[in-house]
Amino acid sequence: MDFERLAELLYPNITTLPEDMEAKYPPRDLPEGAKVTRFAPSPTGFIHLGNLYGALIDERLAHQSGGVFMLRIEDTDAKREVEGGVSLIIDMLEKFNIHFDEGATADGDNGAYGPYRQSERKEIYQTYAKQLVKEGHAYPCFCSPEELDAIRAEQESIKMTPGYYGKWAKWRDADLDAIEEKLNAGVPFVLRLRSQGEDGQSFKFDDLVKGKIDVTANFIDHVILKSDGIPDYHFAHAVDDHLMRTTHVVRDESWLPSLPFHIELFRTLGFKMPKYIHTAQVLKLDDGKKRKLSKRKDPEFAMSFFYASGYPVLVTTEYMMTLLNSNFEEWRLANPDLPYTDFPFTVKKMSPSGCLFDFDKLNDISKTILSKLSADEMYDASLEWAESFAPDFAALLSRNPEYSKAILSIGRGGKKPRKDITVFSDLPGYMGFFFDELFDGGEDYPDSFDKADIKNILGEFAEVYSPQDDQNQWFDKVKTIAKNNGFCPDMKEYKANPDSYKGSVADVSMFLRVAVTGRQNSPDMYAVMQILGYDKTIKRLKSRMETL
RNA sequence: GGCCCGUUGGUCAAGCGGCUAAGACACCGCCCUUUCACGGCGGUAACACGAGUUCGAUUCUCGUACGGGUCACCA
Repeated sequence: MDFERLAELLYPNITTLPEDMEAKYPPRDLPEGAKVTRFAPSPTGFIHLGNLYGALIDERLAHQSGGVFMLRIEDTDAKREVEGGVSLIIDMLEKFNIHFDEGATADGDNGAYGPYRQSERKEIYQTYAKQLVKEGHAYPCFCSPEELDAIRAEQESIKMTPGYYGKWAKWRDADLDAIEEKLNAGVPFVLRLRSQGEDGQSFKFDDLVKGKIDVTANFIDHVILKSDGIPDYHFAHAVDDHLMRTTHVVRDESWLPSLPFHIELFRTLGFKMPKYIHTAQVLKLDDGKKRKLSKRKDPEFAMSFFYASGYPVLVTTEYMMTLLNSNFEEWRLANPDLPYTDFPFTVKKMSPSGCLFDFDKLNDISKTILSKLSADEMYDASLEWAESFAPDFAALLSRNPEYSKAILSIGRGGKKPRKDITVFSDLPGYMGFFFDELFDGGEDYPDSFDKADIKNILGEFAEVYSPQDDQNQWFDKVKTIAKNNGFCPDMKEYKANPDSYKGSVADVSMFLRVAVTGRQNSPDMYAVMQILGYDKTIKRLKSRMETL
């Protein structure tokens, strides 16, 4: 077989050589130990938690080592392309503090190793493809999809490994005349790698997370260029990560089964292999079964969804860090106020086994992060969220910023701040009663109390309430009213003799709380009344009395 | 089904041949407390199973079981 001739027949327009590419994309001049990583999504515009998980590893590895973090767009499949997808991806990752040093931008490229959209790299791929043909390592295949289906069906019926190999690989050893005939007839073809592997061969491969893994040699003549001349993932991966001088390939462990083919590609192309980090997956429980997160089935794991739900941006990152490095939580406890980027992230601490996503844990992290914000920070962050996702509430918040900040400052600051807000979307429910527009009168009193008692207590309090009182004076009044109405003012005494009283000062407080806030649970009543103001407080007490 | 990966409490996990097998979240109880939240103290709860190596296995080896992934001109 005249492979030179075949190569010219197949790719007459390709005049570049691998050497040209090597010269154009030389090894990077980086300090020892600097890692070059890449995030390589298809341009669906959709970023979910699994993507953030991987991107965070890439980003940390690169930026912690003084390396380079790239964005490469894997748009070899037009079906996945979404209008504006690239900028959606970039914007969303920006929100989550993932910044690229190099790579695709919304409408172009930034860096010397581009283009960073695979659809623009056709000539590069074909340069290497042509070389493989010349060397006898690749050949055209003219089988139609129907033929391939038929082959697979037959293989399955006789329980053989499905795939294009051995005697099933009908074009592997076709002669030049037959190929030329198809070519002249204009029959489309794909380019396949002529695998040198044999069924049954196996060897060890070192993965940075999984450790020594067993690899079964590839022996299938996989497609490397599709009939449109564009590569599939595998070939593009080998060529791109070689030429872009990627040092560490971070990807989901579902790529493990195709690793043998990638190894063969790198060897055949004469490329040095990067290090591989096959990450365990984040799973969810679906109907009692674990499964990996799915873009299609699990919209609640879209980063845009976390954002819209009102999780502060840092929360998902912090949670991913706890999943990624088991010692992160310990570090966080010891360094509650350092940015997560100060944490020494290591691949060694990554777990090889998958984990279930835990909303309880996420929520706990979120509460803690929100509890540490100052009232001003909380106000700004809440307003920013509300402006996008709850405009009516945003209008209330911003109508009187000082009022809103006063509300948000209750129980904030100090050593033991309140932790009762999980997400910004809790806010309308949490503080809505401060706004007449959202105050609906509230819940009923428990039946166990006499309505006349409640009415008296509310009335007496309205008589004596003064905003000038300090907290102690205020509470003394409450206690006095309790006593006057047969409720025990002292909790210890009440607990000792509950039957001697109609109730306790706690119940009296509850009467006031329900009248003023509409609920049995609220932040500190004294503070609430101070902020709400004398007029509104009295008005609510009075209107409540009318219902009793 | 073939191949690959995984398996310590409900969840995330520490452990790296000898430990009363950490910690966090969740749950339960007590304390603090005018409610809630916070905080403090305490509690329930785990090495999938079977062989082997060893004086000794959670830890090493091999099976089994279970879970997950993957078998495209998709990534």
